[in-house]
Amino acid sequence: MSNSKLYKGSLSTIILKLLAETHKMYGYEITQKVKELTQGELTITEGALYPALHKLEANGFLEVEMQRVDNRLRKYYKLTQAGNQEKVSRIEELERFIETIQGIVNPKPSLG
Amino acid sequence: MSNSKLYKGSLSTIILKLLAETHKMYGYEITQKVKELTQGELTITEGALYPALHKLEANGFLEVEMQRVDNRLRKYYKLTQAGNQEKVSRIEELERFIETIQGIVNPKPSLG
DNA sequence: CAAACATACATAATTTTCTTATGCATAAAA
DNA sequence: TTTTATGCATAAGAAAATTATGTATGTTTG
Repeated sequence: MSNSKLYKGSLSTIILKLLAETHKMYGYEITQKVKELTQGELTITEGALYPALHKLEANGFLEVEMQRVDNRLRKYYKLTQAGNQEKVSRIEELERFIETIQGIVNPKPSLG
Repeated sequence: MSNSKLYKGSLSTIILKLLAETHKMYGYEITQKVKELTQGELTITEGALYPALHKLEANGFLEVEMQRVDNRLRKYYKLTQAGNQEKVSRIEELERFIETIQGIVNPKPSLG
């Protein structure tokens, strides 16, 4: 992840979310999808992406299926059941974080 | 920062924001304020806080004033002018991040 | 009165998650 | 033929946390 800038920890949540929607994606496709969805705001670097995918797989959240397309190799990933559960809790966590930090950065004036 | 969980990179933004509101705070006070504002959701650990304060100070964003209260030493921090500017751009960055990631996690269904 | 908890600072070792740089390979475009 | 795009991968290093300590004073509590 790069460029716009911060907040390490969100990449694997993004991956899980995209895979929950699209069922099956390969690495390069994920980078392009994120660029598209964010209008170039977020650029997933390969050095961040591939280790993240490998870790999610090692944790049993993703499973892999190789496919050769136009004489190029693709590694398709999809969510396991555990991965789907993980996605749910990661998204909740992210939304809780956003609420929490907005409570600091945009505090609602107290009632009264 | 701990507990609820993630998103490294937001701590110094939080510090800058709190100091912009309260003008002058010491470390322990910041941890308590964050606990209070987030109803315990966010706990700033000392191992994260003090290095972050030192770095902000080294970068010229904070200035320090020591004070002895009840025979205990406090290090009060306040924003410099550069720190106030930095606060503005960090907050903008944070809000851009939140919009960006919500575009992924809560995509608006395309029109039509 | 002793132990626990709260206040107040600090740092060191380690871990997690990135960036940056590099490498390999195929294919299309300039 | 060099650059760009597609597609994977890893290694070195940096940044920002966690976890574990350490020091010191003051208050509460069993």
